[in-house]
Amino acid sequence: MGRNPNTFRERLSERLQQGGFRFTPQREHVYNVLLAKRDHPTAEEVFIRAKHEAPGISMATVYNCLDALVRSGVARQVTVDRGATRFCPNMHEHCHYYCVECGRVFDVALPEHAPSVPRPKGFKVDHYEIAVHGICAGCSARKAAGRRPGR
Amino acid sequence: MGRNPNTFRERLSERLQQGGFRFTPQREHVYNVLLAKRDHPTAEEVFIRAKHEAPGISMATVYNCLDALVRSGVARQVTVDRGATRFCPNMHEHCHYYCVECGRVFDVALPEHAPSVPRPKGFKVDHYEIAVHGICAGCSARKAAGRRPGR
DNA sequence: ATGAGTGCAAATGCTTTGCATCCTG
DNA sequence: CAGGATGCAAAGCATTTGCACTCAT
Repeated sequence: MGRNPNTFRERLSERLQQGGFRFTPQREHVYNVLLAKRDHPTAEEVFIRAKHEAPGISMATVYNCLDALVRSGVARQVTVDRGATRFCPNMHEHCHYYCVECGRVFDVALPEHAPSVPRPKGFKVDHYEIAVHGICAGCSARKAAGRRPGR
Repeated sequence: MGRNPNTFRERLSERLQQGGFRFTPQREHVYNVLLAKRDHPTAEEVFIRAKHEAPGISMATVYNCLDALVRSGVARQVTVDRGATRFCPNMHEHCHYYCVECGRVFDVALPEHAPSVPRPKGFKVDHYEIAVHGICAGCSARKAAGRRPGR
């Protein structure tokens, strides 16, 4: 936190270039939207938030930017269910806990010496995603109290 | 293999009823399609195969049947990418290896004493899915030989 | 006989695409 | 200043829904 903004921009610019993409204000802005609130927004949610600062941005551009960020290795796609794809700027090894009650997604770091996934002979692993479905603490409590689900 | 067909049907019928669903010829047939070729077909692929034996079946019914089978605990949904959902009748604990080159999905059993996923306090885990992306042995070989991807 | 299940077609939702214009490298 | 990026609108899949009819219980 409190990192020098210039260094920050340069780092993103560098990653984009390494991925074969140009550095544009839209891409920077979409990335900042992701970082601002790490709640795994969908493309549409990113679009809505991005419009606050960049009213002219379009949905197509948001998709384009998110794709560039993912391909540049600074964000991940999260597919926990059949709904819209969510995005996550957390590049550390972690898995996603999806609450089927409220729809929220939580990051959970994998244990330090986690044995990771099996590596079958011949299969070249690029990356993997662990999605855990269930009911979060808040929703369990709400259900026990007979209240309606939040959100 | 070679299980008594009557016992087999009864077992499916029982599972459906436990899930609150009725036993119908379409559901039985869709289930048999899944079992026949365990290649993780999409709903559309199931539809095409199902039509061979049941020409009158509709896409909506295939979706309905697959949903009933999943909810009854005899099949799983597999979401490895943004494309169509795939279905899998293998209910043993395993993860999915997705080849981004040929699109095939392989089941890999989890090691016997795998420590499973973290169970954060308060989160009630229902089920989880591990999707590994990479390039399968066949495609690696093909690429090394400079040939075009199969399938 | 009652309501779940089926089949058809139309609708919905998420994402991609075509194209003219703009701007980064 | 050339080719990638943007913005708009239209198109493209995968999946869902509404409705009349059929069938399992």
